[in-house]
Amino acid sequence: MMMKIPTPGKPVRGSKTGRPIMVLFDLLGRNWALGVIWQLADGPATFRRLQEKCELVSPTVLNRRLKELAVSGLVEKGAEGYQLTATGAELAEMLKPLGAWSGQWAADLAGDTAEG
Amino acid sequence: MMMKIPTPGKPVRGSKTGRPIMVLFDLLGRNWALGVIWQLADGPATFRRLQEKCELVSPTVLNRRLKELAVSGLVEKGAEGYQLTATGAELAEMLKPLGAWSGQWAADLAGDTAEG
DNA sequence: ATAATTCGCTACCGAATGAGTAGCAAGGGG
DNA sequence: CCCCTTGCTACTCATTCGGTAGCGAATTAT
Repeated sequence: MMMKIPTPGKPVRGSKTGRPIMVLFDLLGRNWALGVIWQLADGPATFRRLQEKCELVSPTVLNRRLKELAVSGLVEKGAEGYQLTATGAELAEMLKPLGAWSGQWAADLAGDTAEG
Repeated sequence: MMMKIPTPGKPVRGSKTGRPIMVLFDLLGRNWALGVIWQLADGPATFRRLQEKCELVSPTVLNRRLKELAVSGLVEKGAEGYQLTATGAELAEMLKPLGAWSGQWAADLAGDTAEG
């Protein structure tokens, strides 16, 4: 089972330098990585519950993302299932503004295409 | 040439509901999408210049990302090459904190694994 | 004017990643 | 014991990625 997981300081998919920001972007730039963090910001969730919250993402992908996020220290397993670590919660906090922003973005985009 | 580009309001790769935040995450959850936005935050860049800034990402991928970001209204072509739109700049602004944070994250992670 | 270089971009192909279904081992309840 | 839920892996097939090669247009050099 080949599992390349982005780690700061060494080359990763798409980043030969290992610059932290690029490693982070590589980690987050995978399907459902951001979504999982977003959903876990609501609180801990079991595997299957998380699957439901992520629009029934396949267990394969969910499990891969969870493993990656775990070794990256953003997610951990607790009594109530998967949850964000303190570090992961910090990250989630920084993503919060995207929620409102995306709504506006979607509205603008819909308006533009409707008018164009 | 099949090019599925995330659009708010309709199902996309990984999101059946089309919720704006999920569409955004789908768009950003692609290789180098975040990286391109990050680099363009420094200012406009030509195609090849941008390629260099993104650690020599292949033109195929760069072009794909640019097209997606363009129809999503985050990037546009100007006199000086590619640049962020006003909307794109807003997004980039929200990503800024990740720069400093990722440095700390990388340091913590290195410390943990070194001790472990 | 011609040659050489640079630039933006596309075609192509092997390799990795994705989604999706099926299903198994472990634990709890009746 | 049987049945259900839970966490997760195996397998298959479609999509996407990464990289090289290279084309037409513009720019620079001679």
